[in-house]
Amino acid sequence: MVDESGRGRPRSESARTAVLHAVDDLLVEIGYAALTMKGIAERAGVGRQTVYRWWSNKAEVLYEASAIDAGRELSVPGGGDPHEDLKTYLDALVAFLSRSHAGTAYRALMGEAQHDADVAALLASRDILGESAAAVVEAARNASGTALSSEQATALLIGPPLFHILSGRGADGIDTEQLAERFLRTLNHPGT
Amino acid sequence: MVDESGRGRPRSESARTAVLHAVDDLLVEIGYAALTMKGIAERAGVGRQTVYRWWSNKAEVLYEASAIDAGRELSVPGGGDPHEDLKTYLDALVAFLSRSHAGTAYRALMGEAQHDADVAALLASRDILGESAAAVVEAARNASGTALSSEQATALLIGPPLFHILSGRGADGIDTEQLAERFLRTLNHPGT
Amino acid sequence: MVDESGRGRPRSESARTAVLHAVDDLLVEIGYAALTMKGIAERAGVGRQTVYRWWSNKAEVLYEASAIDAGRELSVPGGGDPHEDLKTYLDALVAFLSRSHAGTAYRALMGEAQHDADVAALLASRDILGESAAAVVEAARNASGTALSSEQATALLIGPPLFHILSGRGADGIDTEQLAERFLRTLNHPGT
Amino acid sequence: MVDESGRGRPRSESARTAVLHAVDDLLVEIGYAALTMKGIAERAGVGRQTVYRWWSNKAEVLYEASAIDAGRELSVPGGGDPHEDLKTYLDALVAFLSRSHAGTAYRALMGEAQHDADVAALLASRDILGESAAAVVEAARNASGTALSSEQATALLIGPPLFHILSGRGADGIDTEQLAERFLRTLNHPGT
DNA sequence: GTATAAGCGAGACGGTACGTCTTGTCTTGGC
DNA sequence: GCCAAGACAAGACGTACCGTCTCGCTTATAC
Repeated sequence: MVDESGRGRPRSESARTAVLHAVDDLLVEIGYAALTMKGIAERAGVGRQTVYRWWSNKAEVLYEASAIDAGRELSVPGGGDPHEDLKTYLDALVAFLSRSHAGTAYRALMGEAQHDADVAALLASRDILGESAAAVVEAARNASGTALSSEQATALLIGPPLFHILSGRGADGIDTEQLAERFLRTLNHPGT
Repeated sequence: MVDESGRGRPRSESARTAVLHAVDDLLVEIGYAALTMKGIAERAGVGRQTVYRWWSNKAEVLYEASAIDAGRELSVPGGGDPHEDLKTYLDALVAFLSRSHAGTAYRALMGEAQHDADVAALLASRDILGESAAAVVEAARNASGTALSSEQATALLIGPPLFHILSGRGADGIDTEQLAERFLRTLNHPGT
Repeated sequence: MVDESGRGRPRSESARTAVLHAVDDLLVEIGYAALTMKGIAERAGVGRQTVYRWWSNKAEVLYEASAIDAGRELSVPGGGDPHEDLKTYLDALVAFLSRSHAGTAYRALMGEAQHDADVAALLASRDILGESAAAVVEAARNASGTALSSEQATALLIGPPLFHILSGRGADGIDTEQLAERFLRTLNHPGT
Repeated sequence: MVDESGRGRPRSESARTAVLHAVDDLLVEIGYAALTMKGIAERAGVGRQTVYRWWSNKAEVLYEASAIDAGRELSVPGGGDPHEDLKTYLDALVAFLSRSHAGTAYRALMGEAQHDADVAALLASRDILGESAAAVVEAARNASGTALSSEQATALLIGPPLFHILSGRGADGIDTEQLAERFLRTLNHPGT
């Protein structure tokens, strides 16, 4: 996609990883609000132009820096008992959203997306939350024969704990055991 | 804190309303991202210090400017058929979050709250979404005798459509009729 | 000219002098080529905007910082013997152009003016060299009854030593005694 | 210095001339101030390193690009009537300094030399102006038997019109006829 | 009625991030 | 080993906004 001709100095992989690591570090040390492109470049020991050459804004570089972590933290084995797998997934989701650094970045990006179309498009390009839930949701849907679409089921599963956390209530009041059980019962009910 | 002695020139109510109106107008015209304290003051024909005197940051003035609208848009009559009232409320909620100016402001504030403790405290000071749902949620809880707490029930009601909208899917795919029905069935089910 | 209305915070005189002193200091310490608006602002302990608010470019601030010195260094008493006064003036001129800090600045500005219309206009707004020579030139013209205009006479006086210095030959080879004498003889000659 | 061993690819003459032509063109099109090494290389269709390999800075390449033109424009036949030859030379000098592209480049370089020792050394390496005047000046000196050195005479001839042009007065007010006459009379006068 | 106090609009202040630009160097593959 | 291409680190550019400050003016209560 980049440098199709093969001519010119190739992209420096070390610069790329230095930037991503700098973002990770700074996110922990000073937080999202204090992140600046200038600060990232300086911390990475990289020219500012090099950052702008490969990422067009703070959101893009932050997204790339945390997407891998996010995927890893949200992936659960699956394939076992549906109820158990659901609870495991919800625990991972709650931990990610409320305690993980990658989750902090993701919440900030989701916030930014509410008033920045570029960030919204970036997040829409890959539905990290939806993807992470896909396996357990599909297993539950198949086992129940529900009429709910994947999207409806995903919203039903993720929505309640997400609202809880986004509205500042923290993760303590969330009972993933109950959430999993209610989710399954709603799916199993013939009328929906 | 403010003029306890009664001496000195009193606060100018016209300046206050001019600021709030300027915020409303600018939010529509240029959007949240382009809002600046400088721009607000200039649009209101007010000194910048006057804005800072009464609101400590952009979030506070925006919150005050949209809270009244938010409350009005989210208040539904209630007292009728529970299912019907729930659907009416959900329609109002979806319209607020996805189409209203006040809702745009609220989403932006909720986003900011994810990485700004001051904004988080501001939103926590009054749970606009939760309050708005309280009447219909309580009516449904009382009618069903559910074991779910008010908070759990509220998250169950608001979470799914909120996730849908916040993740950039828009409001079109939301079936408030089904959401209301599923919500009631979950409450009525003895096991939860 | 500035702040005609009298409203708003008045210009800070201390900031203005801090900038001019910073320019003076930096010119000596790091030289003209290394002067930057950023560096001036930092050295003066002043915001960069403050510099840009009152001077539109490096040339303007440098001009203001050195014009006073230039005028002082080039002013000679006059009123005595024409030949003596001319030599005194030429000595001052040569010292200014070849050794003084203000003269270094002036040569740099004159150089910049050759390819920057703004700087050219700035220098044209006040002909520092011409002005400084005016008194001695007029005295000589009046005493001789020459047909040469002020401008022609000024060029005749200043041109040769200026060429010498600008072309990098330094000041050592300049005999101001002879220059003064030749200048007077050219003026006194009836044919010119 | 350059490729003494004869090994490796020889210097590309076409690259060299492409650079010099690019400088000539850009000087006319965008002016000296906007000239950049990057722009020169791109215009010449040449790698930037190739420019740096043969010229160490903007001044050097500009000097080489305009020196030939400068020499040509300033060379006058000579050998005729001294007064006539002087006037011809002064006309060429004034045209060069005030209207020629090469002259524009030369004025810019002379300006740069005032605060850049490298450029000063470059210009000092070959005294283009002095050389150009040498023939007519020597002819006049020999004919007059003046006591003035070549350098003094050259400064006397070139200085006044140079000051006129460098100080932004343009070429219109210069009377080369009179300048030539005065120059000759000063040389002929026994006392100098 | 006059002193005192505080709010007001305006706008300059020091500070700092923005995204772009140019510099001179380095690193590819191709000639 | 030169060449075109183009990425690299560095750092200045001029602009924008931040939150504070300093003016003269206005509008109140308190003496």
